[in-house]
Amino acid sequence: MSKRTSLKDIAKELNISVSTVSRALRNVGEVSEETRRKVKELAESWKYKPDPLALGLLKNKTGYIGVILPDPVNHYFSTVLHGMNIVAQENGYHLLISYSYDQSVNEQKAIDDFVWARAEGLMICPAIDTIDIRKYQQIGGNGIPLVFVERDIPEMDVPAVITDNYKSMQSLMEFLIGCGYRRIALITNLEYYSVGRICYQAYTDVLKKKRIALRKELIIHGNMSISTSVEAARHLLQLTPIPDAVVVTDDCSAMAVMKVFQEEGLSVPDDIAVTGFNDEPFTSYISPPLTTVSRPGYLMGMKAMELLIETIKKSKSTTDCEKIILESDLVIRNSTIRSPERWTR
Amino acid sequence: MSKRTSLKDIAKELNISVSTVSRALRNVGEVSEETRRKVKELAESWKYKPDPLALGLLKNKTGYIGVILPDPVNHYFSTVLHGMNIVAQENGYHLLISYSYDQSVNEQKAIDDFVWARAEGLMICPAIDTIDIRKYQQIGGNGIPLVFVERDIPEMDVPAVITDNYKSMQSLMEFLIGCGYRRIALITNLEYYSVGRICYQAYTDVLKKKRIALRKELIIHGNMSISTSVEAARHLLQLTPIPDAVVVTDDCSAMAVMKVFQEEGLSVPDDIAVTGFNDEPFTSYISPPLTTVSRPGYLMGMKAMELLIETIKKSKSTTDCEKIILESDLVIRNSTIRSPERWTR
DNA sequence: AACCTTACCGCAAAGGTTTGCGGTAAAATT
DNA sequence: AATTTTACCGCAAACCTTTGCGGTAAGGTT
Repeated sequence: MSKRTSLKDIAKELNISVSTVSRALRNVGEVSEETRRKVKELAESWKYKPDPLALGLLKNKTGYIGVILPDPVNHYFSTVLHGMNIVAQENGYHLLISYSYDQSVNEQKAIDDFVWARAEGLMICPAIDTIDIRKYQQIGGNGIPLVFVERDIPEMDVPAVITDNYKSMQSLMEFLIGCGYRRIALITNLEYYSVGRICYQAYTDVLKKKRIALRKELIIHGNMSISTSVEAARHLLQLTPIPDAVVVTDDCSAMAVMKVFQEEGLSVPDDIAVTGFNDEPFTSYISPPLTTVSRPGYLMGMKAMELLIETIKKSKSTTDCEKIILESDLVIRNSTIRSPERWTR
Repeated sequence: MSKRTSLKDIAKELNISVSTVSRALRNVGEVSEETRRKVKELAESWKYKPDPLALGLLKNKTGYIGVILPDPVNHYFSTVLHGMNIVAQENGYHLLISYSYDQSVNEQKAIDDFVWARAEGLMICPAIDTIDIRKYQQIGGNGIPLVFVERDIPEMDVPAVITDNYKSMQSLMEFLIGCGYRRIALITNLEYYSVGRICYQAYTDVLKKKRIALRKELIIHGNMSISTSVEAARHLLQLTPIPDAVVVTDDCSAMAVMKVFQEEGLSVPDDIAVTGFNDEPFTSYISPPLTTVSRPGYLMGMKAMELLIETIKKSKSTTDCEKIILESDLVIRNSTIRSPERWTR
């Protein structure tokens, strides 16, 4: 049960004052060479390190960055966290982590706790059901830098790092239409702060541009869990005619949807095409390989953390309010490549 | 930039001492009803909350639990983290997280930092290359409870929550042999603190028991990355005859291995069977669905956190040293179910 | 001999909380 | 009227560090 050694311990041992020890160790103030040497030697051998709590109290700095993500069990968010962790570690910060499980109430609690614990910065992916936006302002009010990641709230003056989901979805839709697909269904999360919301926008915009009628029955809102997506897929099969393509804004759900179709005896993509979102590792391994949108989660986490730490360091909360938009790529695989002769059916 | 309100602020406003305010708020000591009421009202309206840093300094408690995992981008570890988070949250603890990336040096750094930051407990999945075990003892030396998760170090007197990997691997091997497979290859991580090490043990033990010769060329060590596993798979195809089954101790790698075989024109499982480990969600969706071992990551995280918090609360570091072993299940799917007539080939 | 530099070093406050102990007034007792 | 009790409350230390300011010697200057 080795007690931690404090300045006081060293001071007592050397019969000098605490302040002298402090100055000696930090090479500031006027301390004789003799004393400085002795202090440093003793500190070394006793493995003195300043107490982070005392330092935090004094300087109002803790070295902690609070991270709030919607879900721990999500490959994409994991890559984001990975990127954040690498950069934080490089800069000597530690990560306090909390998960909102996409519920605003949890997020609010985490924010309060982190602010109160003097986190030096907050990195948040807003919960999908967020309606009260003031909580984010309150953070700024406490002088704590905040960065949004993955989900932005445009009307807020907060830096954010996101991907160009609108553009990606646009490309995807144009690609599908270019292939010849016309009855394109959409399974997505329509809640406001969600990838799905933006995808929905792009979906309708492209259809309009291409003069394809928007059919409500082809749009299904879901929370992107496997079970609800399976249900959605079954629902789509009730329609006559069934869709010729289904865009799902999540890889896992897309995988499950595809399986429903296959179990019903349909061929993907010859009877019905399917696409996903995120390009998770398995997508190229399932059968058929999934057409999806590859997004740079790792890079996003890094960029966001760099932005946050930069803001912390210049500590001006300068409200530059950079909104960094990273590019994502359409990855075309066999789940949408229909053999030409099958178009005649 | 709203300043946080302290006891001093309330005391000054009410013209009483700080200690009285403190006592009034905590319902201890002797304070007149009148004063207590006024203090509480003001504290309420000024939203007073005790400062965690000051409290930490005083009580040597921070409400933080340090978690060190090998890898953020791993579905299984994510489910473990999820379990830990749920229980920690319920008990009012916050999670400080760090990733070793399976390198002991990172782990050591994280341990030092967390201990120094007065984390109240540590939850560690030891880095795979751990050789110096003293670092864990040092934690106990500082009076901080420690729990191992997912990977145990049996010779250490530290509580641990793990799964019965030996038994699972035993079942898997016996199942395969029962099916008729005889040239069973193994792609695994043979480093000491790894699932793979234990699987290797079970592998050899079962072969011995079943009087099947152990062939060195069928055992390939790898770090369970997709690229090295692909390489391993290619290597296995050089052998004559090729194995009739390949056990891979990771689902992602198994998926990649399977793809190599299929691209080489082999049928899984008719030409060669493949199995994985962990039962990640995609395993039932790939083609053929993967036989694998389902492990309760979420439960493991919960149990481990419960154990840790319990130890913290009784604060005796009683060295009960419980080693909790959770059961896992063999999940048999088509990647090992060979049609009877194919056994004749 | 009286004064000023110089070179060190310590005090105390600040950051915020808890807590043992001592103190003071009013009320109760003898 | 003198003493004890009761009911409150404040001081100061403790946890640990930094830092402005004041203080004390020794040595040098006039």
